Amino acid sequence: MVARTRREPLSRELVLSAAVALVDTDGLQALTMRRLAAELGVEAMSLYHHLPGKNGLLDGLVETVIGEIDVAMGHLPDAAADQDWRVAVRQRCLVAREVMLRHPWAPPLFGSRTTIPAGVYLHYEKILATLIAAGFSYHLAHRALHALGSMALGFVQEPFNPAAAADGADVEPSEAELTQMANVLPHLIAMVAAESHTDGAPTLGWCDSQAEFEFTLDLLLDGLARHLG
Amino acid sequence: MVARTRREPLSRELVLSAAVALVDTDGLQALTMRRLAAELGVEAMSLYHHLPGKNGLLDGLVETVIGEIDVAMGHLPDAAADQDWRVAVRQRCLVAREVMLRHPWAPPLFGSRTTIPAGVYLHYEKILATLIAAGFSYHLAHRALHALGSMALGFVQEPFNPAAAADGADVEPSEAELTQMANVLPHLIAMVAAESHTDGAPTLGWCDSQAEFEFTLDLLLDGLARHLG
DNA sequence: ACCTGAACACCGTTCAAGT
DNA sequence: ACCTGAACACCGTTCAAGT
Repeated sequence: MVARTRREPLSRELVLSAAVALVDTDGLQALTMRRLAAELGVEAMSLYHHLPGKNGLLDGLVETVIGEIDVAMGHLPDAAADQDWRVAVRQRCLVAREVMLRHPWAPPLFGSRTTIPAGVYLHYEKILATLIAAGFSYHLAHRALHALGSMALGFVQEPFNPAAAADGADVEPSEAELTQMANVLPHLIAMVAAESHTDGAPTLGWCDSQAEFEFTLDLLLDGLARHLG
Repeated sequence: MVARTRREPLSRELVLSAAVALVDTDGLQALTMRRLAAELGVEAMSLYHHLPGKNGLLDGLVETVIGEIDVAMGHLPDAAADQDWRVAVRQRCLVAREVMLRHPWAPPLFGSRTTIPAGVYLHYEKILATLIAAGFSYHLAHRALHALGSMALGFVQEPFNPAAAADGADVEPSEAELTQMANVLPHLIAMVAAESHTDGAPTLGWCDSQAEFEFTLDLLLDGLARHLG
């Protein structure tokens, strides 16, 4: 809206925060390379020096919103390590919800993207770490992550869209990326390892998403039955 | 893909089923008025005689997919009225999931639409009818609908997007539509009436969605705690 | 290194015109 | 009633050119 002062040069962060502001006020369909550039007092083509096209811009939007969750968590009193797991997980889900209420366009956008930004994995890693520390087995923790999925991000990851095969982009992380991920996502990597060579044949990727779905469904039905009677 | 025989004229149903087929095979971004018309052996402008533009086409897609749930339910052994509510609700959610797995593009599309097609209300009406018949209060049934939300449709209705104010389109159903809805959605109407004039001030529309969110979250955390202990 | 203007191949949609 | 062609105002993205 306000013309930029054109003092400092553009940067990825500057473009992304302008994009978030634009979408917050005018909706996703208003996000146009030309419109965003105009908002920044620049020509549309300039954006390509900081972002790899419209798709990269959308990926950046998702990344930015996910990042806000951890920013908001950091502002909280303090995540004492001796906290009850329920309190910790509950708090993180409520914070995530607050962020999504600020950006109601985000959950549907997440669902339509084919790549999953690193921030999503980090978010789940933190929940998982809490559960494991509280004595959850990897198996139960895995089911817990699926069950909490829509509460933790405001959208349902399943049906996990392994599309984009036509784009030539590999959905699978590379070997190098995997070893690098092990450092920052230790629990997630350990859980995948623990859950991978068990009995049943997984259907999509390494999870048996039908079983996860039914587990969550029964969790809810059990809870409702208890409230009923 | 196959050129139509151009015997029978186009119709809304014909256009919609071609659109679903197109999106199933080539993805949502391949759905173009021009492309869809070509698929039907016709010019793009012809589609406007059967659908009110691209937005109407997307609404029709949502409507069609939701409709598949009831079609699939009809093919089931038989929904005997003396069934356990858990079995009945579980069955409907599993059928809905099957439909969404056939159309993985649908849940993100639902989330991005601003209008809610009638089929969605009908779907919830049927779940609600089952719960009320099983002795649920309107209050508990209301919470159950929110809790089952993402299981029943594969996406999260919340944060309920009351946008489209800029479009001039009214999100609220008209008075005439409301009285007509009472005939086909009796339980839903009764529930709204029962829940509307209770204590707390509702935040979005008539539900206190923060309370609903926390109820669902606690249902899941309670269930997980039980599995842990 | 960063930004630009013109151009290309697309969109959704209008409108007057055909049958 | 149903379909069409040309046109309009947009898209994202390329490319060679500027500084």
